[in-house]
Amino acid sequence: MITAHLKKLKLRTRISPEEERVIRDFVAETRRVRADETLIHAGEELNTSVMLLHGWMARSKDLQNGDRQFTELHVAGDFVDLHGFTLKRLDHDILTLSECTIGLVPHERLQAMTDAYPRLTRVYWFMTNIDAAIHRESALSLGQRSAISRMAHLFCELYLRLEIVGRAMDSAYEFPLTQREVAECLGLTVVHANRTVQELRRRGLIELENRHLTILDRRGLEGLAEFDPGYLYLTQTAI
Amino acid sequence: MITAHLKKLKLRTRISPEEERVIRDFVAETRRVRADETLIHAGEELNTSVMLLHGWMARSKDLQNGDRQFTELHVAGDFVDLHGFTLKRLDHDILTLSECTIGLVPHERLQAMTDAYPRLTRVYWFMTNIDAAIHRESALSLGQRSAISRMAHLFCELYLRLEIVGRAMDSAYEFPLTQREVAECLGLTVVHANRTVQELRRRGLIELENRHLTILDRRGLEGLAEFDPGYLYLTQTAI
DNA sequence: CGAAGCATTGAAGTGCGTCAACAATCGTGG
DNA sequence: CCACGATTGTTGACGCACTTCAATGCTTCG
Repeated sequence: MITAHLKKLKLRTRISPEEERVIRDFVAETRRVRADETLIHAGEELNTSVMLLHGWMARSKDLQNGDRQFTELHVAGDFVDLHGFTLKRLDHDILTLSECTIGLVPHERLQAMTDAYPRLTRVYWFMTNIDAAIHRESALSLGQRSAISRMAHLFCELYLRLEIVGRAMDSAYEFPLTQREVAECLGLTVVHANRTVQELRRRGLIELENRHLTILDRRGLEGLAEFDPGYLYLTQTAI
Repeated sequence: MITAHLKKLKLRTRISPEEERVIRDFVAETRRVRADETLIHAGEELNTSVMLLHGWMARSKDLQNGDRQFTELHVAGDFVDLHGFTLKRLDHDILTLSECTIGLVPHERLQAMTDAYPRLTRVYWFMTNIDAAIHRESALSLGQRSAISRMAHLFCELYLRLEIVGRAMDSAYEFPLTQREVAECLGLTVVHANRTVQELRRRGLIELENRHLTILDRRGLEGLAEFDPGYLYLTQTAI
C-alpha cells in the first residue's frame, strides 16, 4: 500500500534499501475514512501525520461566510500533512473527497528519522518544498490565468501526479470531485465551473462523466493551460 | 546584519548558543544589489542560497504574455530561497524590489548543518513550511477575497512580518513597491490596484505616500481582511 | 420511492479589466 | 541646478468574465 509513496520518492531521488526500510516502518496504523470527513481541523495539536494510501483528500481554508478555497488536492502516495510534523498544528483543514485509506505516522518516528537519517530528512524536506511549488503554480493560476486555463492546468497537473503512482492510463483517470469541489480548487462559483467544464468538452479537450476524466487532446489542453511540469520536479535530483 | 534573521527564528523557537554559532557562520559573502534585478532565474542550477539582510525582494512566476504573479514578498531576515537547497533549481524567479543587501550561503554549509544538527535542520524545515503557509493564505486571498480585502490582508501580513524584525513601528513601515508591483502580488491590474489603494485611503484605513505606509485603523483593516495571524506561526514551538 | 445532492440552464448584475489620456514625480545628464 | 524623458500615479469611459439568483431535471442512495 505504501508502494505509491515510494514510487513518488524514487522518481525524484535514489532511496537506499536502508532508507526504504525506515520508510516502510513509518505507518503505525491503517485506517479507512468515509468521504466528506474533516480529518484534521485547523489549529488542533498534532502528534501524527497522515499518509494517503488510497482515495482523494484536500487541504481547505475558509472565510467567515463559508466560502472555501482548496489549497491543494492529494492523491494516493501523498504525505498529506508532513508539514504538520514541524508546524505541530495546521493553518488549514484536511478533508476527504472520497472514501480513503490512510496510514498514520507518529511524529516520534519522523523525529527519529531526522535524528538518524540526515539524507532522508533532506528528501522529505524536498517533498514538502514540492508542495510549496504546487502552491505557487496555483497562485499563478488564481492570479493570472482565466477560468478555462486554470481548469485545464489542474487537469494536466493531476494527470501527471496520478500517472507517477500508476493511477492514470490511456490519458484518463478516476476523478471523484463534484463540480462544487472543482470550483473550490479554482476560486470559481459552481455555476461558472460547470460552464467551464462544458467549454472544455465543447472544444474537444476532455471528457468528464461518471467521475471519470479523459483527456482527449493532451497537447491542446496543455497549450491552453500553458502547462510546464517543471514545478513538479519529476526528474532525478541528487539530494 | 544577520540579527533580523535570528529574531525571526527566535520568535518561533529556542536557538541554542551552538546553533546560533552555526547560523552566524552561514553567510560566506555579502553583496549589494540594485533594485529591479532578477537575481535568480527559474531553472538555473543553484549552489548557494540567498539571505536577505536589507531591502525587499519577490518571488515571481510569469505567463507567456508577460503577466506576472508574485508568489511571495521578502523582507530583511528572510531566507529567500532556502527551498533551493533541496530543490537545486527554482520554479520561479527571484528579484529585487529595492536596493538590497544579501548574504550568500553556500549549499555545502547547509549540507553540513543537516548532517550535524538535526534539530536545526527541523527548524529550517519549519521555516520553509511557514513560507508554504503564507502561500496558502495567499491562495485564499486570490481565490476568495475581493480586491480590497486582499490588499488589506497584504498590508496586515507585512506589518507583522516587519514588526518581528524591527522594521515597523507606530503602525507604519517603509513600503517601496510601486502600485504595479502591488498589483502583481494581488492578481490585479495596475488601474484597479490604484483604485483599491484609494478606496482604502477613503475609508480612513491607511495612508500611503512616498513609499511610506501607515495603518490608520488596524482593527478596521484586519476586519476588512479577515486577518488571522495564525498562519504566520508567531508563537514559540518546541521543534 | 422520496429526498437530497448534483449538473445544467437562463437572465441579469457587477467587480474588475481594458484602453486611453494626462498629471505628477523621479532620475539623469548637461 | 535645471531640462527632459521615463516611470509612476490617477482618472474616465466602456467592456467583459465571472457572479448571482432562480429554476429545472438528473442521479444517487437510503
